[in-house]
Amino acid sequence: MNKPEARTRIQERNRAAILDAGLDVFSQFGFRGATLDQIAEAAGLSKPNLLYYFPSKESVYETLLQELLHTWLDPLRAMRPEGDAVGEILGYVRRKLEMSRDYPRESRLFANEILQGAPRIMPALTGELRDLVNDKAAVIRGWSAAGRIATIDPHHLIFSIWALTQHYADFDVQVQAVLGPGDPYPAATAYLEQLFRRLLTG
Amino acid sequence: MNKPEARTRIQERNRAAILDAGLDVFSQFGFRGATLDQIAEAAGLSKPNLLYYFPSKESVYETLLQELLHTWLDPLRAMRPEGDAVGEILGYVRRKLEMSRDYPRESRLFANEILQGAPRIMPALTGELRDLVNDKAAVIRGWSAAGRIATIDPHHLIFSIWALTQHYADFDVQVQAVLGPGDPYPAATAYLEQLFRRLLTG
DNA sequence: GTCTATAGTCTGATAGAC
DNA sequence: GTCTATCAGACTATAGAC
Repeated sequence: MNKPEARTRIQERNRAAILDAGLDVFSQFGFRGATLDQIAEAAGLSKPNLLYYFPSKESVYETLLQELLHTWLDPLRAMRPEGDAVGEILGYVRRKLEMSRDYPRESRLFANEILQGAPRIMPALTGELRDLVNDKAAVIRGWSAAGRIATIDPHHLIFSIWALTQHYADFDVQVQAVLGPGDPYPAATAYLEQLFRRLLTG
Repeated sequence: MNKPEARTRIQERNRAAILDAGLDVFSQFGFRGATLDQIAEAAGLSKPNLLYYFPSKESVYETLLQELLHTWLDPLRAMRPEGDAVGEILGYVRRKLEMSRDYPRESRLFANEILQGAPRIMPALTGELRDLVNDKAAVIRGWSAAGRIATIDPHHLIFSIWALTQHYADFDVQVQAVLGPGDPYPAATAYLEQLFRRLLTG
């Protein structure tokens, strides 16, 4: 009855509070810069109590990274070869931008992990991520060859989608400093649609 | 004779070694995640000796940030209103991408500072940076109004240039994991020129 | 399950010999 | 100028009372 799959409601709530607090702190300071004190306080628990739910700082971080990977690539996976080429790519851009808007902490957690050299996520980058990207790059190359979109480098197209959409989560502070308060996403959505439409139909 | 302007050659060399090592470590781990031990070892000095040259960890970091700001905005400043509109913007993209290629650590230092909420650089963001961006945005808006480039949101155009060029420095590990070893910059240069040319002449 | 207390280590910074 | 030695505080993690 003590298996992870059979937790009480209080346990579920505390576990979720720890992960939510960990996401706050790790996404801002990275693994090394974050402290258990910060996370415990944000979760409303004592530090020993936090360590009752997770055996170590590392385990909190790795749980977050694993949950992140689970959903991070979904928008790209959803790109269908048999769909309308421009529409599929624009749809991917839109979904990715929505993820930046709705899950900015996850985007920053990922950015921090990469900036630190991806010590814990590297296997997924050279494995799952690379395979998926190469698969979708082949799809895009096929669309180009069939004349359904302009001829472009499919890998750099994917990089540019990542860069442009994640920028609004990762550099949010800078965007707000320049634009002032207010939601930048409506204008960003319109701008990115315009950008990719012209690129793909050029 | 002990003013900062009158240092011996050894002092200059050690100071430079500390700043270089600090750039290595801070750009990877951020301010909180970096330690003086790491920096001292990378600089080939003892920790007390490092603190002979800089009074604190903070002072090393702030010196780096200040030197960074000094050159970070140069490529944007160099955009001339009287030049060829498309050529000026493409030139900015090219210079910014060259900075990512030649100074990736500086790009990552900046990214880390922003991810952590820009605690030390915020005044520059809402001051110098914001003013310069608004100034250049007006130039771009003028180019659009004169029909020399397509009509686009000038602020998001600038954001997209930052995002696309800095991505190759900040997410370098991911780019290499996907593409494999080899210099990604030739293809990136060609891709970005194609992208912005189509966007601006669409 | 949650707490106080604390062990053991790391970290930024200082003292003082040479 | 550079070193060894070391301090005070912060850090991860554990022990043990309740």
